[in-house]
Amino acid sequence: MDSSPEQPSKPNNSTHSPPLPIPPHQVQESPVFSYISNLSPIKPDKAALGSQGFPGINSPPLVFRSPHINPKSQPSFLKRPQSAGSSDAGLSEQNESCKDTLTVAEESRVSSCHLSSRLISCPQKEFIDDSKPEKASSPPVCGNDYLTDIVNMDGGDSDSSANLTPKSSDDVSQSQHELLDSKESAENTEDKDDTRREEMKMGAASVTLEQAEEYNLKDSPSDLKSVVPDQNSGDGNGPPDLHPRVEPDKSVGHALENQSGGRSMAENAGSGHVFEVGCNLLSESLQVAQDCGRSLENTGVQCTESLENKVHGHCAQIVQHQHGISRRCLQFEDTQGKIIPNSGYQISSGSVGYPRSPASPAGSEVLESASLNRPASPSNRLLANMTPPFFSPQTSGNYNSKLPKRSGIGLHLNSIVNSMQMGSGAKVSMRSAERGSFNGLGKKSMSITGSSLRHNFSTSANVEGVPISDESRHNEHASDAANSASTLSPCSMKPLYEPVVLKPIELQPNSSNKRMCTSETSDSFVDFGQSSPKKKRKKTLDAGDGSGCKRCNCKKTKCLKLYCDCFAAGIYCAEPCACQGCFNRPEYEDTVLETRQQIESRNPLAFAPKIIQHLTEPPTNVCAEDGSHFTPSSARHKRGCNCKKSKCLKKYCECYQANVGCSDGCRCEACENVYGQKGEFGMIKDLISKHGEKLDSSFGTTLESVASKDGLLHNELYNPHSLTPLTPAFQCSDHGKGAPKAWLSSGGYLQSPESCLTYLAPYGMSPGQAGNPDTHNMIIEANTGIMDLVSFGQGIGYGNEHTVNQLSPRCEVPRNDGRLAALPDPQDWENTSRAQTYANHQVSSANSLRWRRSSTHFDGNKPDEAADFDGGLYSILDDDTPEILKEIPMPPNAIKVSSPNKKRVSPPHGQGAELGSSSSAGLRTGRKFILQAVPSFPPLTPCIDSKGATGMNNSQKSSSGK
DNA sequence: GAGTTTGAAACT
DNA sequence: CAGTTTCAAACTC
Repeated sequence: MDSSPEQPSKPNNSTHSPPLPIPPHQVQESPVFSYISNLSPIKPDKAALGSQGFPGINSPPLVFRSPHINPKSQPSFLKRPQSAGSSDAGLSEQNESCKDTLTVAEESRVSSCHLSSRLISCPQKEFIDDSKPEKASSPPVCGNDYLTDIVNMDGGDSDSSANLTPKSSDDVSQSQHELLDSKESAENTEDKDDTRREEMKMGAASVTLEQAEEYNLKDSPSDLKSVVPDQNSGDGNGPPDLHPRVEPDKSVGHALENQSGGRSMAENAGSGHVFEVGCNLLSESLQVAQDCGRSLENTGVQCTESLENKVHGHCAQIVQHQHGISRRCLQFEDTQGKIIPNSGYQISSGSVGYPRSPASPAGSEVLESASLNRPASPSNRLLANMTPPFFSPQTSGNYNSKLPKRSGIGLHLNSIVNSMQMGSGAKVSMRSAERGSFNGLGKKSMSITGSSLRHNFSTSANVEGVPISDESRHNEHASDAANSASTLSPCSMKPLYEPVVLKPIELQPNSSNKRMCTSETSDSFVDFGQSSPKKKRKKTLDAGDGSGCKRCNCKKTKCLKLYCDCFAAGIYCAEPCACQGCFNRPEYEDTVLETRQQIESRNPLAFAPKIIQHLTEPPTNVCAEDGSHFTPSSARHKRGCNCKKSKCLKKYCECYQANVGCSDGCRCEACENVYGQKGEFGMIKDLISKHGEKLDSSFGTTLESVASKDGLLHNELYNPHSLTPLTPAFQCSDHGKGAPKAWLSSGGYLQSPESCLTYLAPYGMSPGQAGNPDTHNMIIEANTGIMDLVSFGQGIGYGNEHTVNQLSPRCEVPRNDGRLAALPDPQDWENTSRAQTYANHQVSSANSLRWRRSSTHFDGNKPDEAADFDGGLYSILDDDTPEILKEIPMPPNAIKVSSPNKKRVSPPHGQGAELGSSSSAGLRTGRKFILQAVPSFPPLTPCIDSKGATGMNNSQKSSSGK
């Protein structure tokens, strides 16, 4: 509490401060985008932005970090509850930020009108409304307004930009931003309207594919449904609250969508952005998308409307799917009905899912309604914050895909992981993840049922995750998937920080989880901070049960310290929580944000995922599991534990809790960690390092192959692989079986082989869980499904490798896809790598990006984290955020990190080091690239190339694209 | 359900 | 950076 009060003032700052708008731009501008954009006529810029924005998330980190994101996401989140207040200063800023994000995203969309209606939704409303009631004229309008504005801008720009090189896009984006700014400055609705109109015109003219796509999308029944519902929900249902919140997300989502949608199609196919590619998306969809993309590209992007329409129809769907995937949650929701069904996967937006789906649609509806009703309800908060955007605007869902996940990425992961653990068996709840969401967001938010997961996946974004919940809710309503939705307890998860929300695509039906969630959510209203201890226990118990929802029981910290799992996960406390005097609610977003910032300022990695995986190992781990175990040999806790009495055999031990082995960084005594003792890890690393090169090369090849297949991924692959880790996801899915594949695929996340490490969710599942084959399987299976998850790391925990992969938004879909989407942006990759994300999750990617940007995190911190592990990539996930930033520097070597004794963290920073050291070139390059990428973003090529990554990129792009 | 233990987080 | 205190979860009864 105390802190809270203090912090409160900061929130605004936090939102602003963290977000460094610029960085995103940079990112957008990054060569990658340009490169992509080049490939595809469509503009890339936004995507980047979007990604950035979304990420939030993730996860928690997102929130903190990424200023960019924050602005967007945070605002959305924060604002909602407090909206008016918080926004004061922020409104304009938020608006801007939102606009920016929106613009970017929207640009691609051009068709803004349509989209706008979709997207728009609330978030904008909040901002806009506040400033401008006028637009409000039509609720959708708000969204439209933005959209239109943005869109128009974008549209025109995009179109032109599309034709133009990426640079143009950048310019355009800038111009757009300027326009937006100007508009914003003017804010006068009139001006905006005018501009919008103009833009609209422009857009109409230019609209071309994007619009067509959008339209198609809308039109597209199944896919559209998801979308539409969202819209509906947004418009109709859309609880204003949600919408507003959502808007930000939307922006992100839009961006994503736009990207995906507009150019996206082409890009997706080509660039492979496809963020989400929706792993879930069916391969078919992918193919279609590719085809579309090809066609588009061939046509020069400007396809005749007819073509576009057709293409769009497919592409759009695909895109949506992809987005959904990437977004996971969000789109998924939409997709849930669609994709998932098709694919047979059910994806929940990850943790996100919770929110969404209660057990049944009805449930979802309930949730939604509840959320809606509740203005500030916790569930809403997280979700709302995160989700709304996504949801409401249906598109959001689609869009979301990108962002979200990200998010997740971050904080969430932890929570998520926890949740997962809790869910031990099948279910996993991602609080943290969600917490991302997030990003991050809510730990609790996501829950996945194992069994169901397998088939159905719930992914959370990260951070993404949490937000999703709301969206998911909406989506769910719309879609039905509710049932599917895994779970989500709405409750939990709201990633505070993260903007992004992933919608779980599907939720599984675990009714139980969902139910719990729902019930919880309902409760949450009342309880929110009030909850009695009993409940808490229930939570924990439940969580343990698999309900997935975790609850905190904070009594003195007001849920504003890391002691609070929810807070740590970047999630708002929900009903299930038995916390007292809880400030970790949407109502107190400002406070929460401030607090987070403070904490981050102290320890940038505070919200980063705690567990990292070694890429190299993953396979093994995976294999091990066969599902069953995950223990990722490679996975390790960043900081390491400090157990003295528990011998690392109890949950007191974070490592054990996360189902990961202890590493050199651990200061534990008498370590008997079943997942691996200190020494082992080092050995493993060594082995890895030894074989790393080979792996890397293999990876590259494999990746390429994959990419070629998938087409998508690429980005991720390319990327920095390394870094990106998060990205997504992929996952391999195979579970273990294909470990290698998974690996590779996952590699996206994981990254470069070199990197070896991937992030794991902070906590994972309980050992049992980890061990649980189920979970594993789930994950794996999920792969097919996709998961967003966590992006971030958080989520999953251990086990994670898979989980990680799964988490990764992009992921997945089937591993096959691999594609995922995601990564379109190299940046994202990076982002993802870390995180998420997330807050969060590819979702991370987006989130991660944000985070990274968020200066705080990265600065310094990451490196440390990275360092922790040796070489690993670890950081990637965690840091998602920071990494980028940090990465820049990338120290070439960093070797290990963890200080052995050390208490806490402080990794020397190793990321760079790790990279350098460990992996060898690959990683190094990767990161470097990343770094480079960030700034400029040349095509991926550099780094990965060595491995062929670049080639991959291109090829992939080409393949996907054409 | 209450109380104890444990180790992370926070504080100095 | 190290030591101590605070906190909440995990665990035990």
